Amino acid sequence: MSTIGKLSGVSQVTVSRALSDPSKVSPDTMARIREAIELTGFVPNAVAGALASQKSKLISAIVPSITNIVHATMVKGFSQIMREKGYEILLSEAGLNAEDEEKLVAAHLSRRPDAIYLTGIHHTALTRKMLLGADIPVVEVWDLTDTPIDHCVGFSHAEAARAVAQFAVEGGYHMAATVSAGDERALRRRDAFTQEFDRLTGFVAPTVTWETTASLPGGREALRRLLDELSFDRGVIFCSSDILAHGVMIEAMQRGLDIPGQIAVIGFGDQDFAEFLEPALTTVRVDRPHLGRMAADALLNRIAGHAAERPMTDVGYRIMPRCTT
Amino acid sequence: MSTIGKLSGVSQVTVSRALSDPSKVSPDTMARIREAIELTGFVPNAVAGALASQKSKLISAIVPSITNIVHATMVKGFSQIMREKGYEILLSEAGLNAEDEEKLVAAHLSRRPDAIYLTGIHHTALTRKMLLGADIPVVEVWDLTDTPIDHCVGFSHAEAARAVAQFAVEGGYHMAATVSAGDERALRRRDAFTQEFDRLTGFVAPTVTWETTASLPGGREALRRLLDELSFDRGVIFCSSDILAHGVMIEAMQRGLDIPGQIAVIGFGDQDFAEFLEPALTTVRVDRPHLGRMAADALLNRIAGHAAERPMTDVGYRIMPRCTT
DNA sequence: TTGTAAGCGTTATCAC
DNA sequence: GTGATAACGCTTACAA
Repeated sequence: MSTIGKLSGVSQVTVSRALSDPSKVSPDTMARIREAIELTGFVPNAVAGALASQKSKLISAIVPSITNIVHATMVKGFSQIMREKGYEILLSEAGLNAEDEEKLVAAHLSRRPDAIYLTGIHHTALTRKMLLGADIPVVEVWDLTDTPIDHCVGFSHAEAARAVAQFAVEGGYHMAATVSAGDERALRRRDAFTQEFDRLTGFVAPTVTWETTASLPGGREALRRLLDELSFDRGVIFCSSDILAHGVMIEAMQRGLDIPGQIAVIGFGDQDFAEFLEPALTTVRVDRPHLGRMAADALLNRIAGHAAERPMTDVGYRIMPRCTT
Repeated sequence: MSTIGKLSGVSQVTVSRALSDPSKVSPDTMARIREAIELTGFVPNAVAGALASQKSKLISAIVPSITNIVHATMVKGFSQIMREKGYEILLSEAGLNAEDEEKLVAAHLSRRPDAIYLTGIHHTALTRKMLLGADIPVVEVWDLTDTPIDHCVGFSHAEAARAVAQFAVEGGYHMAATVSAGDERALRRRDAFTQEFDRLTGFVAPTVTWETTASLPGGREALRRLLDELSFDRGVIFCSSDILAHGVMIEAMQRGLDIPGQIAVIGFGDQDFAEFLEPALTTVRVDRPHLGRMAADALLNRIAGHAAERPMTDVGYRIMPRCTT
């Protein structure tokens, strides 16, 4: 900035002003400053700016996995809003382990983000302590709790799963099974579905649960086990994700089973492809881009100094009845 | 740090040393410093550190879309290596527009990243100029050129597509079609395939090309057009992505067409699901996590001061013959 | 409209 | 092994 100042015959501060608020500088000097910037290819140093102003215009975001479409879609909606407001996103993957998340939170906090986006509502005690100490807005997404660190945006996984059970029973199914990934939220949905289905029908749904992440072959293998080992032979299968449901469908079709005649399938997530499978997949929609945007709004509000009115935003869910049930 | 120093009876500088290199400090003071840190919940300010040391331990990454699994997977491999080495990733989406990318590059550069990861080899003149001016290592991924800004890691899209054409012809197909997304690299593959197929058989493959991003319904609609409007009725269809290929398969099956008997399908990308579709999808594999890791290695090498030996790393591709051909 | 001066919280360079 | 002191490149009063 000093160099630019010299070249345009003003002081360093004037250059700073010109860049942060052109209206504070005469059109004349502004022009000369622009020229000098053009000439030298000067790029302002945001690191120094952040240190001086105590505002980094940086948002920290921590997700379980960036290749998981569920989280990628939320972050996408989130970043779009944030970018419009001049914020950049520091993004890291924490996996499903709260201790790993803790390390990342510490690393991110050292860069003094203006706010932080966390996935889920389960964090270590130290994570909470650091966050509280950092005194910045925090949003927890994809789940709900009465006691968020600051604010949470999500929906009730248990309630959604119970609604699915009711939907299934109303659809005339007396038998059910579940196929689930091993993460805590998927398990919560699985258990809520099983309980509710049991309550309504007296039938206890068998389950195949994977430790690993959801995948197409996982879904195929799950149906094999359900059929061959757990003597499940007809009814509805509630899967913890659309991709698992898709695997179940492929395996069923390959075995010549009729969907939904013999095997009915319900997914979770309403990914892009769900509606266009053959038959179209019945699933549960959560508007993830919208959820991400709500998370951004919540943070922006808090950054602007407004206290959170409510500690949570429930974005709800919606069962999408299609052709697999 | 001054506070920690006071609490542990040393100066601020000693605290700095203790944190950056414990061996430079007596075990005794180290212990007291640790204690004080624990007590106060002190989190070092990396912004100030970056300003003083001129090293941010930040890597800038710019991708077309974070929800695009192709790029997400590469970035995942890339970040894994980078994180191990203590770097954090500043990630932004640029879409497919070089001007938007230019703005992002400027914004990222102002945060003084230690290196930058770019997608593709086409950038604006100003982007190149800024990058050169920033004097940091740059890696361009997912494509190859003899004149990278600094280093590129990718494969030849044209060569891969020609190999697919040869594979198809060797497989006995005399007729072909293409289904393609509208991005520059997909078009390059489409055209290379068409040319090579023409050269080998004299048959000019009709095409359905989408402006929009690849999707399942896009693939279904494409097959409809090929069949109903472009009087394509048998042969092999080369798709610019596995998801498009999947759409083609679903539409074909729904119409009762035999795969690969009447309609053969070749995808691109070898996504997780490709192998487990029914029938399993023939496609082209590019080892994306590996590509990302190579990109990280290249950058790390350059950061360590080594000049790039070669301007590019070709990670190659591999045709995966499965059951749709 | 512009300039001066202080300070942001570190690291780097010497000295002891 | 430890400490003073000077950067690092900005922003924010305050003054002119």
